[in-house]
Amino acid sequence: MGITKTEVYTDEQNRLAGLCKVLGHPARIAILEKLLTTDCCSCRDFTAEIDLAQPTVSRHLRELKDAGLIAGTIEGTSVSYCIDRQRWSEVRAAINLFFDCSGPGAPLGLCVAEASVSPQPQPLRNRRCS
Amino acid sequence: MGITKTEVYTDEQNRLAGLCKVLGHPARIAILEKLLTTDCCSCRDFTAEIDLAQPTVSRHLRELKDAGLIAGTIEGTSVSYCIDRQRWSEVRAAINLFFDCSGPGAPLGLCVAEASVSPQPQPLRNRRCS
DNA sequence: GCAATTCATAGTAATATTGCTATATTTGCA
DNA sequence: TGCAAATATAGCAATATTACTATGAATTGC
Repeated sequence: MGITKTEVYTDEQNRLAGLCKVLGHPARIAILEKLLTTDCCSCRDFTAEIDLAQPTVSRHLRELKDAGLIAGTIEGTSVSYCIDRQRWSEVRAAINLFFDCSGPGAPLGLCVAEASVSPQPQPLRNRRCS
Repeated sequence: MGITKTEVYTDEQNRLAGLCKVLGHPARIAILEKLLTTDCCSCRDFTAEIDLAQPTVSRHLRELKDAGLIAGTIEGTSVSYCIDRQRWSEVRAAINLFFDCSGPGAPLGLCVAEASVSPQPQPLRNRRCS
C-alpha cells in the first residue's frame, strides 16, 4: 500500500526509523557530507554540485530541515544552511545506542527506548547558524 | 518519479544511503531490536509480536537479509534468523565515521569514502547463525 | 504417502517518494 | 518602482514501497 502502519510500533521505533529514512537517500547524504566539511552552504551551492534540478535539491533540504538535522538562515536572497550540531550528536548517540544494545546484559525492548530522540528538538525553520 | 538518480552520486554515498534506507522502517527496527536482545528468532516469532501479516514480515526479513544485516538458518520447518555480527559492526563503524567526519581537519569528500561499506560482504541467504 | 506447519513468492491495490517544469515569493539594488 | 537573483511551492508523471490475500514449496510427524 505504500503506507506504514506506524500505530503498530513504539514512538521510539517510529522516530528512529524516521531518522534513518531521512538519511536513506544519496542526495541527502551528499548534502550532509558537504555541510559537515564546509560549515555553511546555500541551496545554489548544492545545486551546482549535485546535478539535480534546484527544486529537487530544495525538497531534500526541506526534509533534512524537518528532521531537525540542518537549519537555514536567510541571508539576503540566499539561504545559508548548516548542520544543527546539537541535534546531530543527539542523533548519532541514538543510533549508536541502538547498534550497541546487543550483548547478554541488555534488557529486552530497552535499546530503542534508550536510543530515543526527541521528536522536535528545535525550531525547524530559519534557525541561526551557530 | 519515485526513481533515485543513483548515477549522480558516488558508490559510497549510494551504499550508505541504501543501508539507512533499510533501517528506515519501524518494522525492521523492531525486528533488529528483538534480534539484538534474543540472538535468534523465527519468522513466526516476529509475526506473533509485530501485528503484521506473515508475508509482510517475511518481506521485511528479506530486505534485512539482502542488506547483509541478518542471516537465516533453516531449522526444520522454521527459519532461525540472527544478526550478522561482523556486518553489524562494519555498518556501525561506517555510520559513525559519517557522523564524525565534521571538524576543521576533515578533508572534503573523504568522510563518506572512509565510511564505505562493502556492497556484498557475505553470502546473503541461509548463512549459519554464529 | 499425507496432513500440518512454516516460510516464501505471486499478484494486487493503495500510498509514498522522487524529480521534473512552471510559477510564486522574497530580497537586493538601480 | 521595477528588475534580477535565489529559493520555495504547486502540480504532475513515473516509479517505489508497503501490506494484504492467495498460493506454492519444503519439512516434520503420523
